Amino acid sequence: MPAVTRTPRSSWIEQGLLALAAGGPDAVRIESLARALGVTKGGFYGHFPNRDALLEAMLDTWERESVDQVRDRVEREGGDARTKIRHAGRLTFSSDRLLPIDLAIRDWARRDESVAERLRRVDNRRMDYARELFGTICADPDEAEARSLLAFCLAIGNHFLAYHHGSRTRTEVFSHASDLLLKGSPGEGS
Amino acid sequence: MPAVTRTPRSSWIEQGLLALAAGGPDAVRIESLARALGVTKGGFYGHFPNRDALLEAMLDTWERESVDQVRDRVEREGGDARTKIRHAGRLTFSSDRLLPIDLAIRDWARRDESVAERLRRVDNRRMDYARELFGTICADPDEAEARSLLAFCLAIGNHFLAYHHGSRTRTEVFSHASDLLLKGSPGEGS
DNA sequence: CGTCAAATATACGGCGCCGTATATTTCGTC
DNA sequence: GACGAAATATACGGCGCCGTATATTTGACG
Repeated sequence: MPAVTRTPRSSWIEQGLLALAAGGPDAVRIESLARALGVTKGGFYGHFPNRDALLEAMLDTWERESVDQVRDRVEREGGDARTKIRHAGRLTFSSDRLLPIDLAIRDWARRDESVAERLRRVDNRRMDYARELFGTICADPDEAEARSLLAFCLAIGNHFLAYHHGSRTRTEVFSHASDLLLKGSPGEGS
Repeated sequence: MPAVTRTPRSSWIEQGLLALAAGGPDAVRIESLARALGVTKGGFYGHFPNRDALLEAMLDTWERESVDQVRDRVEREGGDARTKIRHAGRLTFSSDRLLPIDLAIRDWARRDESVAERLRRVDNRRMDYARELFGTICADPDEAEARSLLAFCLAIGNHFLAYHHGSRTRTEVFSHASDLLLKGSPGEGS
């Protein structure tokens, strides 16, 4: 009985995430997504009651991708704690897809409590994992917690900084900083 | 000859910065600022040719406040390198006024190259200062650079994270992390 | 191959904003 | 206290967006 769905729900969500990554939540405009998809907004209201529903669905998608999928992939590849930390960090914060979305949501969360709550959920789940891994590197649990915070801040803050490092590259300094965080506690050797 | 200026340029800039801090650059709307100021937009176009000019002026103000004024105050108060680092960090990233503006501009810079250039200038000037101070704490210049990066990421990233630390407070963990960064190099003692 | 409902397009009214053009108020000056 | 210029208000046309109402296309099914 139906005419095949030419622009399914998922296309709107996907295009919405692209717009979010590129221009923040204010850039997620139904008519502008429609133009990008080469259709009119006619079909949109068949999939979503309104713009807010799209934003919710976008956050659902992001949450699933950026926690469950990352964790699955890291565990499937295996390795020791250091390897897993680096791997999870790379999947989450070096991905051309996830990273810009993550950063946009992080800023968005500062202004919207419901987004903040989701971000809290996501970050908590990520940190439970990171804490567990750092616990195997560093005996003092307080220091493990501090290192986890530093690692997370480094992964994120890194993308919000603009300064130059003189003769060094950002990558070099970043890598040196990661080493500092991942080495054994003072006195334990590396 | 003139009728006294009731809503000077600076009021528009100030209100603009408030809007920026609260809602990002897209929230800086001339008519909405006018409402907040209890006037109409009539006078706006006497001070600025258009909205972009206001945004530029806002960035000028921010740049002056967040580098020159902070540096002046830190140097005037004095103290050793650790004290100065903590003081500058507090002035810049614990200020109810500067912090939200800083964070908003940081996100904005990811999408607007001219804003990014300003941010680069500001961050470079801040980091020249931080690098110099970390240089007195830590002998290896590569490690000083890495610690500076970590400190900066911690100061900023801290405000973009949402997760909980179990029994500890964020402040405790933050403070522990700062201590890790500010202690002497391994082998030098604390 | 016509039917019918789902998917999409089109058309509409409303709102908030931009920037301009034009009135009106305000206050130093004479 | 009337004048004139600066500051501000008011009024306007235009644009892009939202959400709804209505037409049109599409394709699985009988």
